Amino acid sequence: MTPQDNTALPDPPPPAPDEEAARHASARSARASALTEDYVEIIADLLEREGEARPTDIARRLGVAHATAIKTIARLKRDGLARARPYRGVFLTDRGWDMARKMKARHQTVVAFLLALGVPADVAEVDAEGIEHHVSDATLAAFERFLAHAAQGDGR
Amino acid sequence: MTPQDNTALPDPPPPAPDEEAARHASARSARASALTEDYVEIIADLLEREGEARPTDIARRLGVAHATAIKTIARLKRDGLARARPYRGVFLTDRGWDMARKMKARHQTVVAFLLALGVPADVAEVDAEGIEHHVSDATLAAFERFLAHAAQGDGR
DNA sequence: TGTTGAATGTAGCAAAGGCAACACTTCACA
DNA sequence: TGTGAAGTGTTGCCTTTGCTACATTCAACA
Ligand SMILES: [Mn+2]
Ligand SMILES: [Mn+2]
Ligand SMILES: [Mn+2]
Ligand SMILES: [Mn+2]
Repeated sequence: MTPQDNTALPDPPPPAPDEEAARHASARSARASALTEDYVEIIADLLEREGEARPTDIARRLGVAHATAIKTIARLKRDGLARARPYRGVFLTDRGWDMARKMKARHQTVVAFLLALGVPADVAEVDAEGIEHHVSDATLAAFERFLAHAAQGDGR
Repeated sequence: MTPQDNTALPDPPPPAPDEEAARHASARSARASALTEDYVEIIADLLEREGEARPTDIARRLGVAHATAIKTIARLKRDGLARARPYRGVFLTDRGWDMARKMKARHQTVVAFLLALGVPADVAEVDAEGIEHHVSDATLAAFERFLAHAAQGDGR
């Protein structure tokens, strides 16, 4: 009902309609990839740590029902990111491993970055789990720059 | 196929299963709210700038078909965030305005923060559109702290 | 005052991502 | 060597978020 506070801010310029639509389209697309990226990241971690990635373990780590995980794994196969045969566990293709490496690096960088900013560890982990999927290469580079800077300047 | 680079990193501890599932559940829930938040933010902006928020304008700014926007608006109504009567435009409830104010502030802070980090403006806008929905209060506060710091220390 | 183009609304379709319930395989071990 | 529990897969259902195609309403203006 009541419009807003409006405490004399410069008020950013009106959005250029095309660009705003493109921005939202990018965000939608990143949102759509987020689930896939989390699955691949978790499968890689299970394979490295346990030697195998079973649907139930994947589901447990994501907090979803195993039927849901199995359906998503089918999509990973369809999209050429994973291979799996009945009752034989899940494996990643080369493309899957590429994505997994990328996401692991991103995840670690985003968490380290938030920690360096003074965000509490548990909050940093939660936020990073979502933020990691929306961080472009340029922004990731900026995070790394900041971390390098902080590491070097910390004995100042 | 090939596991990974593994250039002698400390390797973070194995995830505590319950906490990881909870983290992913939080991220899923934030993802689900993201669309709603963008709609409300855009409706508020249209109401403030133009005095009215028409389905077609909302759809254009999001880059979706008008039918899609109308269906989502119905959900906003169902959820007590908006009011609308046929052919009469869309309005926000008090709860809708609360959310809109929150998201506008978040959006501005995230963009300003990325810019301060040295991220190019166009990239900052795109990334912020997704990141804003995954930034907790604690992280937002850290961003603001950083901005205050940067502003003050910049004449050094 | 009629016409007509833009805006709005509706219907039907599809894919993604959830769930619970049920059926089938495996495999450890009694 | 059976067998039963754990893991796996299947089915049917739901909601969300998109789309296109079509129907209706509104309003400007000829
Ligand atoms: Mn994630
Ligand atoms: Mn992650
Ligand atoms: Mn957004
Ligand atoms: Mn926004």
